[in-house]
Order: sequence, then structure tokens, then C-alpha cells
Amino acid sequence: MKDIKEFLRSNSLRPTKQRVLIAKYLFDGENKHVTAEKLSNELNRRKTGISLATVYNTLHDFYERGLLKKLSLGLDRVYFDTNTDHHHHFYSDKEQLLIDINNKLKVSGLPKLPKNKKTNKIEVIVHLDS
Amino acid sequence: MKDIKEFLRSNSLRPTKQRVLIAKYLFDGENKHVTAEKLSNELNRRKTGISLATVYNTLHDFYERGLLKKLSLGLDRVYFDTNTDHHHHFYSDKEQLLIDINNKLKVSGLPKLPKNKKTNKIEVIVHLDS
DNA sequence: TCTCAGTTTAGAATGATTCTAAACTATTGA
DNA sequence: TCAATAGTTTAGAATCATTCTAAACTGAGA
Repeated sequence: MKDIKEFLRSNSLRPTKQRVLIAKYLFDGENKHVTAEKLSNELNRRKTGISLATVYNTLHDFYERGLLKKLSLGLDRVYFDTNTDHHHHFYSDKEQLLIDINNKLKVSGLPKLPKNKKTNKIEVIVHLDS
Repeated sequence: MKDIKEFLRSNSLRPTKQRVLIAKYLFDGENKHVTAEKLSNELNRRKTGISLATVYNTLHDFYERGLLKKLSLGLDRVYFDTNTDHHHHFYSDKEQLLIDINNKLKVSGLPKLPKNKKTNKIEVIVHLDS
């Protein structure tokens, strides 16, 4: 609790009631994949009374501080991932399934880059069926 | 022209004026990446008077017949790719850059799949910076 | 040519996200 | 402790890609 306030402050974020609650939920130790809507539902379940706008603002703030990773897998919603290390995903649109691939994938056989461009990151999505 | 009508018919699509014009543009031999909006602009430039709704309908129809590939790279718009072979992409959100990677990429080191799931496809996106 | 299922279309609807601007609150300096 | 203020929260409006609706239109077969 104190720690969370410190954590927020050390990331140039005022430890407001709302941010503390959201951070507590997101950074409780286990990795999470959330959308704004899913997070909002979870917070409502806990009767926190945090508005959807604040959920969006907070996810964005955390993302900008590098505390979350942003995933745009399908077309619809944006997922935020509490695992900010570079990693990849198993993904199934139909089944709302999203699983981290944390071990070392290797991608080989890349052609040379377009001129004047450099690789920012390589993203691998393994689409699954049942 | 005749060929395009035949092509549409052979894919269970009536060769309407609109579909012929769109197919002619999309399948002129060179690979294209289009969004509904970009395609609509191009068609307006040619004074075809095709509505945006029809552009969406037609892209969707072509996609369902397997004539186009659908790409959901960023969050915003959907791209349709006339290259329907399995392939990967260089992508830069900022610069609206999208380039096919047609040669054989290899992805190694995948962990085992979640139980009861099988791989549908592996998608590699190489994000670029300038 | 007639008929009708398949198409096209304008405009409304949807749904995730962002914006607005007014009310609220954490922080800091006195 | 308190006032001032910069940063936050919020409801609701706005945005924007896309889908839906339902009415008008058209290609294809009889």
C-alpha cells in the first residue's frame, strides 16, 4: 500500500485513490492481460466506483510510463499486458485466449530492411484453433 | 474485362458494375494493401460513384471468397492484402508503411501449445522505425 | 421481357476510444 | 494547518471505423 504509493510517485504519477486501486489490482504479482472494459468490470465488481474514463486514462498513463505493454492483436479492443518484457503470444480471437510466450523464440531468414529503416521490434503471434 | 466477369462468377459473385471496377483495380497484377477508406478514395478519384458501404461489402465478399487476406496490424483500420499466400510484414504505424515479407521466415523455439489447441497460423510483424 | 434473389446505397446505429470542461484533490510553500 | 494551484476524475458528448437497415435497383434465368 505504502509501496504502491511510492511506486506511483516514482513514476511521476500522483497516488490518487483510483490509481492506487488499479495499480494494486494490475501489479499484484501475476501477469495480466486486460482491456479497458474487462478492467472496468473487475473494478465495478469491487465496488470501487471508478469511471470508465479514468480506467482509460490510467491504462494510458501506465503505458506511457512503461508500466504496461500495449497489444493490438485483433481489430477490436486494445489489450494491456503487465508483462513488459519483450515476448510473444498465443492468441485465439474466438476464444478470447491470450497467453504469453516467454521463452526465446528465434526468427530467422529475414530479408534486408527497407532503406533507412531499422527494426524496432519483432512481434510473433501464434494464432490458435481448437 | 470478360475475364474479370468470369473470375467473379467463378467465385459465386455476380459481376456487377461495382464489383468489376473494384476487382479490376485490386487484381491488376501488382500486390496491394488497401483499407476501405483508401480504396474508396481511389475509386472516387476515378469517378466511379461507388458508395463506401459497397466498398466495405465488396472487400468483405472478396475476403470471404478467399480472394483477399485480412490484416489487423494496428488497432485502427483493417488492411486487405491482395497477396493471399501465407507471408509476413514489415510495418510502421507512423509512416503508414506496410511491406510484404515473401521469403521463408523461420520461427523456432516455440513452447508446446496449450492443450487441445492447434496452430492456425504464425504471424510475424517486423515493426520498423526510421 | 418478367420476376426475384442478389446488390447497392444513404443514412442510422454501434462500439471502442478520446475529448471536453467542470468539479475535485494531492502537493507544496507559507 | 491552510490556501493556491497543478494534476485528476468524471459524465457525457464527440469521433471514427465499421456494420446495419430497409428501400431502390439490377443481373440472370424462364
